[in-house]
Amino acid sequence: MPNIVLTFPDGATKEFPSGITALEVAKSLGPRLAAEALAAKVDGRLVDLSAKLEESAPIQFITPPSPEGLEIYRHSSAHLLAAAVTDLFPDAHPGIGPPTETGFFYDFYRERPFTEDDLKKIEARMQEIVNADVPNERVHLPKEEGKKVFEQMGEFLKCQLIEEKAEPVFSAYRTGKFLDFCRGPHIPSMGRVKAFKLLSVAGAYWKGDEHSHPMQRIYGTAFFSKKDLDDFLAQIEEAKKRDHRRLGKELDLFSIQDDAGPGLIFWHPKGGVIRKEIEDWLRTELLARGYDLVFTPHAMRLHLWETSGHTNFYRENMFGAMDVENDHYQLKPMNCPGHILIYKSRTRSYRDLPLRFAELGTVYRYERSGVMHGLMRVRGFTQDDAHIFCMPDQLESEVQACVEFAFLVLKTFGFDRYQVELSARDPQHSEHYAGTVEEWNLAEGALKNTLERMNIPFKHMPGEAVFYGPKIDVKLVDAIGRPWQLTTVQFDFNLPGRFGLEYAAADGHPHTPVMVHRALLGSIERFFGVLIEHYAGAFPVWLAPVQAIVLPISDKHLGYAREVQEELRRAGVRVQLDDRNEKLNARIRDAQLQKIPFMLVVGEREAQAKAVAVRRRDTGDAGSRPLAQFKEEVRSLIDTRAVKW
RNA sequence: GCCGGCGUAGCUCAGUCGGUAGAGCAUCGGUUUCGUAAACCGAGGGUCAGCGGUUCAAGUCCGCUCGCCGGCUCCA
Repeated sequence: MPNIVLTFPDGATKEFPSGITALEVAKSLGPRLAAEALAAKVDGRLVDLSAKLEESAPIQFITPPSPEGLEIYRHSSAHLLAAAVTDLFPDAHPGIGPPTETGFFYDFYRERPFTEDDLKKIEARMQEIVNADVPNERVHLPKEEGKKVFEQMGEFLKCQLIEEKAEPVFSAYRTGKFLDFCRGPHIPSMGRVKAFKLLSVAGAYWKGDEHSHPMQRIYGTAFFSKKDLDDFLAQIEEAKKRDHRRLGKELDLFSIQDDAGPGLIFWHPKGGVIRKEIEDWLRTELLARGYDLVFTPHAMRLHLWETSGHTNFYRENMFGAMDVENDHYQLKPMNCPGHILIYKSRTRSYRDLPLRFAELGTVYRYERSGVMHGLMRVRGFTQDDAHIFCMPDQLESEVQACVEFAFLVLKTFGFDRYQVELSARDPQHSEHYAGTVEEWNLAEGALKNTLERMNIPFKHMPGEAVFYGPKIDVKLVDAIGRPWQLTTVQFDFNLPGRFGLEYAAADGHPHTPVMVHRALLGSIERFFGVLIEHYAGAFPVWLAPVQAIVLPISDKHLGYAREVQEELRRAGVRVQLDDRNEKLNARIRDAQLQKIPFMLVVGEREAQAKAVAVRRRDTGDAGSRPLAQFKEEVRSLIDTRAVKW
């Protein structure tokens, strides 16, 4: 039998007899590697340890700390789940079961739903399979014959998958009695699964199609060690504590009221202050960047939305039209048509361009009842919207300015986790898109060039563009790891044409301008939600609804306490006085729970020295200092919009 | 919209087998005047989400509606 040569990641090479398994190779390198390895990567392909190696190739072993290893491990954990479920519930038919960012799930078709109790039983059965170290065996089946095997087992969903996806000879994995149509690879045996937990049951649709079978999805997670699992579970608990819906109530920032309707936000005074600070900052920056501030009506004639194409392309997201004097009016789901009407209100010259119309525009969109989520997904929200009307050769610099602006937003509000995506058209289906190929090439090129020139890593998302143009999206990642889209910069090849927009060019002829639609914060509501979770309610001083609170030791010191409050108030600090008949400790506790940045304890000593004893919400007692000095300190934190101090 | 869970005082929650409503915090009144995370005493507060049904009797059982939560689908 001929020998093969395997090349290891460090460049070393070694000869082995052809047909040796990856596991045997691992063993030859060391028992520890053999015990730890989960799979192997041969010639760039992930394979099982049981794979027979018959050709010379580079080889690498996948071991626990690696992300690839974790993915395989969790995929196998999903099989572990399915093996337990099919064992306990013969009426449950497995669908698909992939690993996810944070764990895995498996979808089952079953008449009766799974209960919390069922989850416990399933977990126990999973543990038994782990304890028995049941092997994961890869088998190869010819398509028709293999399909029959699954048919005999009654697994009609698997048959459907095989029909659609299987190669002429496909692979399947056997774990005890459970057989799954699966590409693999998998860990050699279930004894390798060290720490797992089932988290929840939820509804899903077969293949994500809401007209298809309803499925029951069991979510779980798996880690290489008990400690990692415990850390993850603790992190979920932590995330719950900073859930903006909970903090919104605790800190009295906003509410959603049954009497008013779902998805409609009431900004309470404390949330209102934060919104005002955000908006003030934003307007200052907009003006500094050559934007004009405009305001447009909330409801406009329906025919306007017919012209814009919204009644065709956006109908399912719009509230129903209202009847007004034999006409129909539409609550606006977007601000663009309004801005376009301002553009159209007079003739425009190339000398006017670019025109940048910005509006904190409140829009209303119909969202299906199950999708609302606190501030993150609502039916009425305010976009920090703007439409830039420009000439084609101004595109790149305008886009760059938008992206720079977006990054200033991130920096100003202290965000560090984000993802940038460039959504382009699907070149296979140019019929799905408005505009010419030249326009698209120009626009996509402008977006791509801008990101590259700015050295911003981004994900290319072909086919994700909207029908009227490509876009750049910036997503922020919240406390529970969910990404939320905020910034969007998109081209629009549709509306300028539909509305017949023109400008007089240098050649004296009318030309159609290019339109850029952009929102940086996206929606003020969603942005606020992300902000709350990001800071867990402990806002930077410039945003904190109450920046300092004066706590007199007893009411003998009320007079001085009022002086302190008055002086700080005159300096523009949002300062409260807690003169309640409560012990100092109790008032400190309440101030801490309200996450007020500074507590100013004043008693005899402070009154004598015109001082305040400062307690910071994060590090506690910070000692006494002259009131004038403290005033300077807070002022500077506010003026510099310090995120950390 | 779909699947599942849930809805009791302003908030967080208890309420057994169907027998007529309870705690802590908050609020209000009083006492206490206090040096860095909860003083003490007392009082008020409920259409048990809404509507209908079963029953001698419903917070509890059944149906419908509304809303919330976890997902799916769709999105800023």
